[in-house]
Amino acid sequence: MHALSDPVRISIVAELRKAEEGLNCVETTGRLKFSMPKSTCSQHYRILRESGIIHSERRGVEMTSKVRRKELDSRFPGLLDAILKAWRREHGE
Amino acid sequence: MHALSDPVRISIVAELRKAEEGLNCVETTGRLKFSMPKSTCSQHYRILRESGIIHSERRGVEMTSKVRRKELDSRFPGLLDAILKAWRREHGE
DNA sequence: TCTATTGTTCGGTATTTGTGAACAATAGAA
DNA sequence: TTCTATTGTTCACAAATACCGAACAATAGA
Repeated sequence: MHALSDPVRISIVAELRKAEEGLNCVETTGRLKFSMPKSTCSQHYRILRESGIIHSERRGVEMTSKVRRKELDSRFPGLLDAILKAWRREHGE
Repeated sequence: MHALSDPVRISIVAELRKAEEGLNCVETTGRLKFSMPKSTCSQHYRILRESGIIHSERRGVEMTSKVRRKELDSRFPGLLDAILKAWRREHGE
């Protein structure tokens, strides 16, 4: 819950869900409306990773991350969808 | 989201949902597994109130609070239920 | 080996949160 | 009324957390 409560992190998760093949930090930063240094981006990814929301995998020089949809849905059915739905309702799109 | 991400506040909301007639700070503190000073409790209630999750009303010397179920469900359908369900799954009961 | 690119770690700073003490508000008894 | 007990809020400071730049690590390609 703490991991998903931060506005930056929920934005990241929303972008990751739209990208089938996953995203890395630089790509993510480019798609968000606000910018942030890469160290901050790295921290947010670490929190998302350690809380089990995303899975990251090294591909050459970059780290590609994806949302762990199956694991999340089986453990907390409907939770991520409800949160993302609420977030979209507040933040347009 | 921020209001509901704190473990103390989600516990308070869970207790409020169980109590039909609402609860005040002192009663709430007594029902939770951990204790906290009343100033802290007051702050958490304020955050829940300002984020629109609860409604508080003075009854004599005490402030009785209730979850705004209808308003929340119409604005964010299923959100509170999903979050509370996930919380219970993690924190027993 | 050298360079470019991506991401992590570390340390200091800034922001946020928790807490005790003082204060405000109300009710009831003296 | 005045005094006391109870509940909750506000304020200021301490503690915890988050942000960010700089240095470092890892990988790929020239």
